[in-house]
Amino acid sequence: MAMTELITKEKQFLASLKVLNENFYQRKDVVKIAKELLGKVIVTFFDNGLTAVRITETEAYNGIVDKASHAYNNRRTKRTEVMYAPGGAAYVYLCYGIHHLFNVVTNLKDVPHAVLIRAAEPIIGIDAMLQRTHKKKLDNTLTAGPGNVSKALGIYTLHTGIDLKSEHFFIADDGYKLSKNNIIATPRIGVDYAAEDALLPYRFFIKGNAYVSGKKSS
DNA sequence: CCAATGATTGCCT
DNA sequence: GGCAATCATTGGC
Repeated sequence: MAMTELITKEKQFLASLKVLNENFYQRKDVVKIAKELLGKVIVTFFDNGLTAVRITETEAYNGIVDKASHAYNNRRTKRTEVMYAPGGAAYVYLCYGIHHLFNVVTNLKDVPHAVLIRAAEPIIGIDAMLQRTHKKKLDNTLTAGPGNVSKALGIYTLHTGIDLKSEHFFIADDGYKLSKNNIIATPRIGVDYAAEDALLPYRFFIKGNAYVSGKKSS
C-alpha cells in the first residue's frame, strides 16, 4: 500500500504527528515514561494497511532491580538482549507460547528498562485490525490486553529490535493532552512471582477509558 | 457472573 | 520438567 492510496483523513492525521525520539525514550525514569506514553499514538504500516491506536494502558519494568522484569539481576539471553539497547527500540517477545507482547525499550544503552503496552484505543484502520484478529466487529476487546494490541497492529516477534522511528512502525504525539488526575496507578498484572516488587504501582491507565485490560476503576 | 482450563514456545532449574 | 508480563472458551453458580 502506497501513500497515494491513503484517504485524505489518514494523510491529515499522519501530518499532525510528531514522532517521539531519543530525547523522550532515553531518560532515566521509566515510571515517568510509562505515564507519559498514555495518550500517545502507535502507528504501523504493514501489508494489511495503515493502523493507528492511542495508548490507554502501560506498565513500567525497572531493569535489573525489578524482580518482575525479564532483565532482573542483569539477565541477558538472546530474547532479552534488545532490552540493553538504547531507548527507542521495540522489544517483542512471545508469552505463554502464543501471545506477542510489545514493549518500548527506554533509558541508555546497557540499562535494560522497558514499558509494556497493555491496551490502546483504535483510531485508524479498524478494518485491517478486525482482519488481523479475525473479529467481526469493533468492541473493547479488539485492543484491550497486550496480546490483543500486538495482534491488531500486526506486531510479531520478528519486529523485536526495530527502531520506533521507522517509516512503517513508530510512536508519535498527536497533541492529545491528559491531565494527571486522569491517570490511575495500580500494581502490575500477572507478576505475582515477583515477591515484593509485584506490589509496586507500576501499571497506569487512562481513567474511564473503555479500552483497558482487566479491572477498571473510575 | 466468575473460576478453571487449554493452547504452545522460550528459557529456566 | 515446569512455568511464564495472556486470551478465549467452557462450565458452574
